[in-house]
Amino acid sequence: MPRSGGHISAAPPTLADVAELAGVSRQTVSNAVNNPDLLRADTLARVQDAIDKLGYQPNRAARSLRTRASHLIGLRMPALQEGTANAMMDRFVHTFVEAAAETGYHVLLFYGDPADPLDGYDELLRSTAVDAFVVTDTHLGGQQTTWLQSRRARFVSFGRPWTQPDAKHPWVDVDLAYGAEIATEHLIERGHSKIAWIGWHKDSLLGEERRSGWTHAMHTHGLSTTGLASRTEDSISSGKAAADAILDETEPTALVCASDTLAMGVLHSLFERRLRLGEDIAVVGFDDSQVAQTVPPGITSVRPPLEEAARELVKALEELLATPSYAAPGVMLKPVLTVRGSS
Amino acid sequence: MPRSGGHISAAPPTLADVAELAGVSRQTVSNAVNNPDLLRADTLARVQDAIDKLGYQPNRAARSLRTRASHLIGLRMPALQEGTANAMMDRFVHTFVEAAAETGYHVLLFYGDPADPLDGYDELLRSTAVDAFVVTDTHLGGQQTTWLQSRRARFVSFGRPWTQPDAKHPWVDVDLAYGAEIATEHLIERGHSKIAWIGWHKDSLLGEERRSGWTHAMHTHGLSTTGLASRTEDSISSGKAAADAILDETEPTALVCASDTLAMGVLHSLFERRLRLGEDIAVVGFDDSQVAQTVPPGITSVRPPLEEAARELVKALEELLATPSYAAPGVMLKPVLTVRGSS
DNA sequence: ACCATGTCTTGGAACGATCCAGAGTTCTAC
DNA sequence: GTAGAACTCTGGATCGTTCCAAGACATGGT
Repeated sequence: MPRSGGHISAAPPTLADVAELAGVSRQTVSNAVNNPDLLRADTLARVQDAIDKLGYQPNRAARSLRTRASHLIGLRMPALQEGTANAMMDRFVHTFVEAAAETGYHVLLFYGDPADPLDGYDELLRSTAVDAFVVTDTHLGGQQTTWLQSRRARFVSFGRPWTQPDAKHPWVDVDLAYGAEIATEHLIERGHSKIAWIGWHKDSLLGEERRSGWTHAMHTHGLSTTGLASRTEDSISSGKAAADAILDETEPTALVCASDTLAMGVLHSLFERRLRLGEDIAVVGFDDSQVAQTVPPGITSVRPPLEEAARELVKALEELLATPSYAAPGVMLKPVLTVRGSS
Repeated sequence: MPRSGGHISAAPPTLADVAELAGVSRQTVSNAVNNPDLLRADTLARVQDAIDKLGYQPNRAARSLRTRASHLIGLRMPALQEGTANAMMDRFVHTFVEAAAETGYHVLLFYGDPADPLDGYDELLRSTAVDAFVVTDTHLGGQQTTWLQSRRARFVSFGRPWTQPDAKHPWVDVDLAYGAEIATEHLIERGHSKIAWIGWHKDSLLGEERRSGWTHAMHTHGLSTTGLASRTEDSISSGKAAADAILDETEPTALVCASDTLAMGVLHSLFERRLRLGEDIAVVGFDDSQVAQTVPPGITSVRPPLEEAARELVKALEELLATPSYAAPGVMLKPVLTVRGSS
């Protein structure tokens, strides 16, 4: 039995329905949608009318089956970290979804076991559910990118290929060594000279990167870094412990922290010592999290340009999907310093 | 030309490839995947072997085309609010993606113009891209749900149908009047009697709801609420202004805030007055945001059970998709109070 | 009038899965 | 030993779209 009506029935209208209403063939309707220039103006108008009248929209599954493109980008849900100030990834997801929408792509969020960095990718890849992936935690090692490459999957990464300098996939990253540098110079300008660093362990690539910015700024201005650096875990309690130790020993007048989480740890230490943030001591954090934005009197923080990063990634994705052999140069973006009451 | 190899070629293997390798028909392979009990044990084993050998995974587009089910749940990206402590939706997205994954559903994140609450839904609906939606901001009015209902779309909502008490779609919400009540009672237990309320404007349904919990707790314990309530916008600056006013006028010893954002506004006021949070004055917030978790000495906050909410929603979705006429009763969950240094 | 040229349109095949109806096989019971 | 049921398995049709190759039509030059 042929489909009845189309605009009356509950089932969505199909190409054939539109074709019938407009008095043309299916292919002509398809052309009206995908290659309008192939049609004569009056035919196009007639078909367009029928499309509007029926509220026709191509069926995604059918189109996807034929063209082998889903117009979906896979993004693995970053692990949620309670008790920290790390929300950069959430902001990134937001801006990325928005940027992707502008070019007709939607984002497929999927979940993967946090213990296994590869979990979840395989299924989507094999079922051809997504056209490409966005990989985020490249600083944890090249496992994901290496594996994806071996499976010939298309992907871009937010984060440089730390451990594989010759990787060929497009990537976008933020120069956070530079971020630490401008943070430190901002404090120097404000008259500080004993500026401490509270960062992560030596084996953290991200941590060493950021630290180098602080070191560089200090040395450039002829300031000593001796006894002013400490390295610890990325948690509030260890940030507090590190601040306690360094405040007792070296008495710095300002602190640069590798993350807003560590900065919050410092705040806990100050709270206990009844020191006033921004008056008795200056603090600068990283990531410009909601916490940095809202804590009184506001924490000066290095803000990564996530909107720009998202746009660059989408641009790279488009190129990559258009020309499979596309090898983009990596893009390094510069963060800006958002100055608030803490400095 | 027939597909060559399958396990050698770059193209993913198909049902036919598996069938050929296992020496059975396509349908048998399909049954092995979807209805294993229909097969004889030895046949199943043979097919399973072939599937493993080829790394076969059903093509999502093809399956979706035939079964009219995409196994995707649409979720419109909640608007990002900078400069506030509102990150509940991010936590919700996290837990929802995780809960959905357990039942084989993935989440399709899409973007919609913040000015138009309906933007984005239509396209996905018409192209049959998703099986159902999760709607989140029901307190902004019933526009979305009414429209979806009129289009016969399947959906569940996180948030009760505020303006349509007779709505029939499944929903899950958190009883935040109760939240305000336990927050207030917690402060009463701690010995406070002059407990102020800093909330939202009268036309905010959510705001009045929460306020009623405070009023109820106060009256139950024979405490007066006169001059202790203020209503304002959900922003840090208005929270600060409200706190300034009420601290000057009524001198309460504790404050209950309708959101963590307002609580942060209060903190700004305290900071200026050099009052110590948790010692000179107690503050309780709402949502248990990262900010509440990390600010020294920690803000006591009403924590919505988002994990449970996500699970309930996924359960409702499953029922809804299994039986289209399914009309679930709404589910109201109780929040818990996370006690920290601020009280 | 004829054919070459280009534009516009057409019906059939294909993408890879599931649904359906029926064929082949095995098992049970009389 | 055979009918009948129960269990396995098969081939063809189908979902809605795009690709393909070729047909229909108008236009212009000889």
